[in-house]
Amino acid sequence: MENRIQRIKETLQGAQYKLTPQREVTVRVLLENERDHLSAEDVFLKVKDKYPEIGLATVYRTLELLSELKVLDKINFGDGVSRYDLRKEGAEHFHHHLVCMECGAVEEIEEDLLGDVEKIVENDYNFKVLDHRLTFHGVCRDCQERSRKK
Amino acid sequence: MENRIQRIKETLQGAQYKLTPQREVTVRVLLENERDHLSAEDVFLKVKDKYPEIGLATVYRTLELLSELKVLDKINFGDGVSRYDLRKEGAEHFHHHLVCMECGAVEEIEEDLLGDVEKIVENDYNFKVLDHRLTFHGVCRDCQERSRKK
DNA sequence: CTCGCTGCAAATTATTTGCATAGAT
DNA sequence: ATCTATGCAAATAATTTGCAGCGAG
Repeated sequence: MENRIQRIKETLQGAQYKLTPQREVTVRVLLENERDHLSAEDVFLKVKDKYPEIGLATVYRTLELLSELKVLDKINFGDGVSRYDLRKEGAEHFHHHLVCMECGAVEEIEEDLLGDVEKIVENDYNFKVLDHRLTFHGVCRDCQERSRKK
Repeated sequence: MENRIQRIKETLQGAQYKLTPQREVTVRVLLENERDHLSAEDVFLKVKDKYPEIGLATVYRTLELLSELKVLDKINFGDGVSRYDLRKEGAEHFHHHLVCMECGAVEEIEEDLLGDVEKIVENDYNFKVLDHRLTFHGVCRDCQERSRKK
């Protein structure tokens, strides 16, 4: 945990930004909720517990900044809000998501499944791939079992 | 063109909805701009040329309705707006996109490249895949050539 | 002292909703 | 007549911005 914060601090400083207390608390909340895909509002509420004076705009500005620095990915599952997802250390690519259409749960896939597909895109379409976003919509294990029981 | 409208009319009627003049004009605009990924506002402005009395809310409602009926897919490229994309006739899945990070161009890939990947997700993650969204971010052919010339 | 960073409030943007009316069957 | 669909305006929701003050170097 501390070393990841340290790494993020260095990323900020490398781009002439400071790790202010507000930014640090925000980063801690993101690290502590790494598996959830928090919206700006979600982050704000959690940050507020630890640092009540913070303003929503600061959280937005921090999330925006961290996205630019590729510490976070800003994602959008189609409900009206942006969500923020920490990149894994050293992850070249964005990870994939499985969104359950029944219960709304979001699972992550770390494994990079797109190696072959990217080659096809690069060769057949002459498109230089720098990143990708892949989301599957369907029914998660739990909901499949639940409907089997009925 | 006319036959696609006819097909969409049947889809609407199959779900107890009518193809009103407003809806028809909206569908025509979508068909005429099939390659472009229009926002609701974009659609509204184009529809207004042909049917000036229409209200923005009607366009939103029509787009929403057509999305529910799977005639359209609502997509989000990360700028703040939703965009709408006609499904190809009989396409089981959403098509893929190549978004150029330099010029912003969006290219489509019809080919379904994810067959194998879906099998892995279904087997290894016990997730029943119903649809997917895949977007590659990178540099399109034109921008690659442009930077080569510099 | 300077300058980036913050909090607050106001502004902006996208989208949705309430409601009275028009239109089709 | 009934009931859906529409246009308009107002409401809501998410995000951004202007600005005065704070705080570290």
